[in-house]
Amino acid sequence: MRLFAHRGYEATTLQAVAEVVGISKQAILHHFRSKEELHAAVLAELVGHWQRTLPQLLLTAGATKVRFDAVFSELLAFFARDPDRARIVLRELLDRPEESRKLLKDVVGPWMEAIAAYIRVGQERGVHRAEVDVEAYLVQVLQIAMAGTATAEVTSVLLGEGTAGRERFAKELARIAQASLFTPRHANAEISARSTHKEGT
Amino acid sequence: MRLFAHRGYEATTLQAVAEVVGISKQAILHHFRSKEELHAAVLAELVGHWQRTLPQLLLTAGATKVRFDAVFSELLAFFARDPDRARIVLRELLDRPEESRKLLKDVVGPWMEAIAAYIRVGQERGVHRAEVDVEAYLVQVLQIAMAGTATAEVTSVLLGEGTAGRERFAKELARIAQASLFTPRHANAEISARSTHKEGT
DNA sequence: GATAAAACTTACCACGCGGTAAGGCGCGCC
DNA sequence: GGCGCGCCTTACCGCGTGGTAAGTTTTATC
Repeated sequence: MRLFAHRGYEATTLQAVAEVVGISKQAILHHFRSKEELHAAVLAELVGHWQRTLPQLLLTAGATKVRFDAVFSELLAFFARDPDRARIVLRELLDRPEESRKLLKDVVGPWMEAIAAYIRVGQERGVHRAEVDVEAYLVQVLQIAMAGTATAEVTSVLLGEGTAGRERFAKELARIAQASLFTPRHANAEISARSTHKEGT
Repeated sequence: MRLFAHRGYEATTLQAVAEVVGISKQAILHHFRSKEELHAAVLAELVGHWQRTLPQLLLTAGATKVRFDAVFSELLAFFARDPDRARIVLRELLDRPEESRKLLKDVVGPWMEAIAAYIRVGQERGVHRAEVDVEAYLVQVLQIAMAGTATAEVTSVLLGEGTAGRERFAKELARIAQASLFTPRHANAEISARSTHKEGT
């Protein structure tokens, strides 16, 4: 996974994988009938992990805003914990559009609809802005969490190296996601509630 | 460029390029000393086009909000006009982090600082939210415009095929970018000003 | 402790890749 | 009108790739 994520499928040779793992190339071909199958297994493992993690992530108890915070930061942490996840998914989207479409439709689609429904309730209650195109919003947030993490190593040249840059990235992304979702009153309440932690506006 | 963008550097063979172009593989190697040099030329062409386009894009006259709209939609259009631009840049970020850092620092950095300064003026005037981390904000917006365009073919499975999906994507991105940048009053003014075009809230 | 299956190695192969060498061809120029 | 020089082709090459075949070691099982 590390190699596929960093160099891409084509640029990753079985030989290189073997060396990293510490066995021979043919040992790999013993466990996986082909390079393609190995790649599929890596992807399946990733999707599996996701599907095991996501439910409990979404079911974390708490009030509306707290839950938003929890889910959102957990989503970001999921990618940040291992940026290769973001990289490999992004590569997959670029390299195999057709297969990705199916995967997106089948595994992301349902979850997105669930969260979308949740947001729509908030819209009716006036907590979330009425103008939000819920699905589009979710796609964007998901996408920037992913792409942002995948390219963090590079964009750090603009935002600062190490944790400092990542912190800025994460914080601003959270701010954007909130500011564009919650109605001004709620958003302000949220922001002032947060800033008391450090700055105390 | 089309091939590099779609399949990536490694997966693109000189033979394939030759067939598309309609000449022999060696004819390519006559004009470019190596595959690597061809790739560099493609990238240089892209960067050149960008640097030729960007200035006049940013100098489009108009008031604050109108200018934001113009610049923003033009940025999106730049990628949407040819999604391969977004794809190839994204691939470059993934495939060659080191080289990308330099490029980002040298060609994107200055422009970003210029726009950032502009936004900061808006912050002092109260038009733009004070909490915005300007550089981080710009990176996010740029990133999602790029990643969104690059993966539009795939995410269309969630947002709808063809122009409909792209329209939703573009509209929501614009909304997010505005809602999270402008102070609520200004944002609302902006939104209601726009909606008169079609809906008349 | 025999046996069988799983895990792995050694040896090998065809193929397609990027790249080199050398020659032909046509066009402009004095 | 020949001469040089880009432009492109044909022929060829070494190399590393993913993959196969067959043999060897390790492990589990009773």
